[in-house]
Amino acid sequence: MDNNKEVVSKNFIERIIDKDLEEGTYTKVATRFPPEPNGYLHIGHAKSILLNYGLAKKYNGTFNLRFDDTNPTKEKTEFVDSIIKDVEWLGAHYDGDVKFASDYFQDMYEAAVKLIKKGKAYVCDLTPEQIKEYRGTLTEPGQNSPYRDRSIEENLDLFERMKNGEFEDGSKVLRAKIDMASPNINMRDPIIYRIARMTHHNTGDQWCIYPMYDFAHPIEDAIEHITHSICTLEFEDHRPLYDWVVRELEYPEPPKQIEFAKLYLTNVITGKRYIKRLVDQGIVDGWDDPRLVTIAALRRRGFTPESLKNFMELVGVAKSNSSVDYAMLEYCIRDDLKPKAPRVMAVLDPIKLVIDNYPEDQVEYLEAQVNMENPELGVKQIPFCKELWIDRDDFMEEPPKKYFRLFPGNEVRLMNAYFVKCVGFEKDEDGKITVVHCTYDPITKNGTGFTGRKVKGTIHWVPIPFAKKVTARLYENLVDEEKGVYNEDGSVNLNPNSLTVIDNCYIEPSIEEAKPGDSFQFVRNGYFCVDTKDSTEDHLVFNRIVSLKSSFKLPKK
RNA sequence: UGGGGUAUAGCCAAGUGGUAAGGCAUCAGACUCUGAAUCUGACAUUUCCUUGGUUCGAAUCCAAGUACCCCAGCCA
Repeated sequence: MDNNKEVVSKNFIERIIDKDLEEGTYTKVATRFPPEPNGYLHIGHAKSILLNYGLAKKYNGTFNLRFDDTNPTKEKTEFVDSIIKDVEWLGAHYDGDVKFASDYFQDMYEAAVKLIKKGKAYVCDLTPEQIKEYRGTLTEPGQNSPYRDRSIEENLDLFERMKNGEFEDGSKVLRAKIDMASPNINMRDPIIYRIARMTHHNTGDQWCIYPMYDFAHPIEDAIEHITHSICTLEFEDHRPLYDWVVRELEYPEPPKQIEFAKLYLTNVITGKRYIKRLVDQGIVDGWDDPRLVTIAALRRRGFTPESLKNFMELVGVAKSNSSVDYAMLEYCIRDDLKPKAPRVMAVLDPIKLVIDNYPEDQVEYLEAQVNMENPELGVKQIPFCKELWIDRDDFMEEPPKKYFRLFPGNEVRLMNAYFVKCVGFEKDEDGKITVVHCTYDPITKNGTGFTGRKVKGTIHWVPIPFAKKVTARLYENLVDEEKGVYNEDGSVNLNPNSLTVIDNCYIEPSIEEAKPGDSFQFVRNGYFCVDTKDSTEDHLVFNRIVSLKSSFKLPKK
């Protein structure tokens, strides 16, 4: 199918891998996705997951899912579960079991002992405030800790007693002995172990000392024989420390860290703390509110894993901070759903259309394709009768130029049915259109091959007696596009129209068997997904995933 | 002169000394039983952040600048 797919140029990471393979630095590729289980995953994580998984797949390598759970104060099993679910939903198949950094605590402890024995680590008694002072500033070097030159024996003893719980939380730390004058602050004798009496979600109360990220992460990678440890840009400064750890610990074939730019989307709130705030303040309806870009929300809204995968490929991987236009994501989901989603007629803002010359009690069933672009989806029968719902904007009393739809005297096609000609309309006392009257021409029936004349417009409709009433939710940007995403104080500029709920939406009866999670294209209105949370057996709630593009704009008055 | 990064179109992004890929968006036209989709075309050439330099030739190399991002958690 895709055999004429163009050759996509390689990204910089693939180039690095090619070189490593060619030079024999590594003989295979092993990647991993290492989230801390402290929250829900969002679209930015999806980039990392798909990148790491994609590279493993491309190079016939392996891909691990590993929880970086070295700080029990923030981590919860709840998040472990949701992360596993999201990774699997994205279709990133991890090799072997789910891994936990906490499963390696013993190895890390032994690694720390090894550093002490090499004279490369020491126990420091400075208080947090003192450590900060001794660290210096961005422009001034730090000073050596007075505990820096303790003997190896003393360090060994102290560290063991730290492990045994003989000291208060925070009273001592283990530090790597590197260089307090380094221009890179991460190298100024970084803390590698701290004391914290916390119950860990995985290891319980087995440990009261926990390794720090900078020490733990390279060890985790090395233990799992990861080759390319891919992380985001803000860790570039940590790379020298990463390399120091794997070097001092003398791992054969040590992993290497590679950094790439995070994904940002225009007019979208990424960033856990902002999302958390919206959830906590009840501004959104939970972590999976369809206006959010958490993976749970995207799934609920109706995005498909394929669309996200394709999106990430289009976006690419590079090292410059950038913000991708949300329109690109919309394009991807439309493109994916185009052949998959059944196309149904739906009326979001109904007005009545009466076909004056159609027999009062007659009902006929018209055959229509489920998806015109994909015959494999088959055909359906749609009932047709005298009274129909049509969309309010498909009729105008006084049409502007180039308006192709219904107006007095104009003929249009009712999709899948007949040509109808507008012969009149009714208004209420406010001047609002209530009913449009038409006549139909029987010889123009769908499927008869009628070519006698053509019409410019085709409108969609729903038979009133058979229409299924549902709720449709339309989403706009959560943030105010004009004002930008964030205020100076860090608050979010919310768009008050981010959610519109339409309760009297009518759909053709062919959606009878629709189940939560199913997606449809509502003709001319966009792609909708049956909500998995709020739909009930006798009432469906649809989330609009994305609207269709429209090149027709009513002239402004 | 703290260190580390990044600058190519409205937005992403290739390009690694041989004369600026591709996608999204936008605009025009064709077609159309969705004003969608599809198709065709347009869209960086006093041009690749700026200014100098090297070269037959520079987005690519050199020099000096400029702008933006990240770093001083016992977070990851």
